[in-house]
Amino acid sequence: MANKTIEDYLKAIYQVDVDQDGAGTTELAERLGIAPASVTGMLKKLAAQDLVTYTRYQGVGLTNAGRAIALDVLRRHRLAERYLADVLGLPWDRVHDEAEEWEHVLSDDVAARMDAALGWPSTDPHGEPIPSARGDVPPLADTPLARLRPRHTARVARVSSEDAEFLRYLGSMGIYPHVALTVLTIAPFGGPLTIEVSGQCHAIGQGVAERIFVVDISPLPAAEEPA
Amino acid sequence: MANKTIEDYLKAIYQVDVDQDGAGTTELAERLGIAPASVTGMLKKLAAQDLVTYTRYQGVGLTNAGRAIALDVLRRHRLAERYLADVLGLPWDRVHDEAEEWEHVLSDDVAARMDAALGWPSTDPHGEPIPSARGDVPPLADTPLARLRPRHTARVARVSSEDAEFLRYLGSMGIYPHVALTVLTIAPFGGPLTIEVSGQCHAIGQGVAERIFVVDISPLPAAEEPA
DNA sequence: GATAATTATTAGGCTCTCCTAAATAATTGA
DNA sequence: TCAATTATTTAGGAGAGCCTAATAATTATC
Ligand SMILES: [Mn+2]
Ligand SMILES: [Mn+2]
Ligand SMILES: [Mn+2]
Ligand SMILES: [Mn+2]
Repeated sequence: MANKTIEDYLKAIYQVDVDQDGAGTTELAERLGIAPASVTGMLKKLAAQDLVTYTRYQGVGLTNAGRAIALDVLRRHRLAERYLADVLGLPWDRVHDEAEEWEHVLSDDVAARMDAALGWPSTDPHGEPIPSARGDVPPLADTPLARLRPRHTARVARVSSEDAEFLRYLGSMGIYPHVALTVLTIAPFGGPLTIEVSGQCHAIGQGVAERIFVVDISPLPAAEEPA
Repeated sequence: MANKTIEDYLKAIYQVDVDQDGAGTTELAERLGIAPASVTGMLKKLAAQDLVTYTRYQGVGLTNAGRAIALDVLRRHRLAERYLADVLGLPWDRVHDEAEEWEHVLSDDVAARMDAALGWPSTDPHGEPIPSARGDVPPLADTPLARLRPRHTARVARVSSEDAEFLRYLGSMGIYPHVALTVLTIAPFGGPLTIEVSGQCHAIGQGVAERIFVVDISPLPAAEEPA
């Protein structure tokens, strides 16, 4: 298996070009907390090992070998998070930092045993899908809460953040995966949304609503909304 | 917390001068799989950080700070082993290698949660004592099987080895902590012992018997053995 | 389409941890 | 006691992974 540094690079590259197409040096550098110059050097090294396709000034992409490792790391990371949350009772805002280390340390066998002990979960505590041991990632079928229309009710599918404070904020409103919520109003010009979560109303910013992904479960209307 | 390299050095120093008094450069080098010259260099560094007392050609010892770290690493290692064995069902010959990595990765809180989830165990799967979070190690009250007299029955307390093949060999005879066994004969001149374990007899070498630590549970004789 | 701003790369260096080979100290034993 | 052996240290060096400062390529702006 690759070493910790390489695993973190490949995972970061994967994640950057999942949520914005194309991974730039600076973006990677920020995500990894490393100077851009250092990233350039490492990308050359990864390219030499055929884990990445890299052309100067053009950005990086994963090769199949690189993607396989990235997904494997992601799998371990999310399994570890699930494990820490479900078995050891760690709150969801603390599992990420721990898993960031565990992901480099779990053997295949241990990961498989954890998977089984958990009943082969499909997502981590934040709702992110856990890649299979074969490297399959179930396609996502969710939309940002920010795109939901007023009066629609949805179930939280996942929360796209690793920021502990942010997660605690959501937790304080009772927002977790599987929880149902209803959009009451959306202020114009990027203004806040008011939502109802388990009987309580809250106003949240657009930025927050962009990071909460939901699945609409509103009863189908008799006809489309009138135009 | 110290880094992985330093943690492994301190743990090795601790273990070397637990089971042979005084830690020599070469001994440490072997245990760590590193050239003696490299160990010398690192010892100077550890001494500069006051983790170790070191005088050229004299060997090393731990300072209180160094011992505290060593015991903490040992605690995590053994808790991890117990966890891997009890919760994930990993066989006792495979837990060591995994724990060798886990020990550097577990946070205080996670270690404490594992400890609680396991019911505050006092030993690892090999019978080695788990230091407390405060750094207390219960004193050992066991003797090598090799020192037991014929016709005495004893309970296995611990097995002092990290060698997987050796552990599997013991397992094949049913030798694990808590198991009772009886010494039948001891051949002279460092010859083999015959022992009975759960109804089965086995002949084992002196070397093997030196690594199995037991507590005598023979019924007290009416008088001392006649001289 | 020239210039300015942004983004990325190269150049040169640093720290860590390890190595081998050579030198020196300590120990052993004849 | 002195020579041989063994243990340990010093010297010199390598590779990983990171950094800052300087330079080059790309992209945006007028
Ligand atoms: Mn990581
Ligand atoms: Mn997660
Ligand atoms: Mn270790
Ligand atoms: Mn053990």
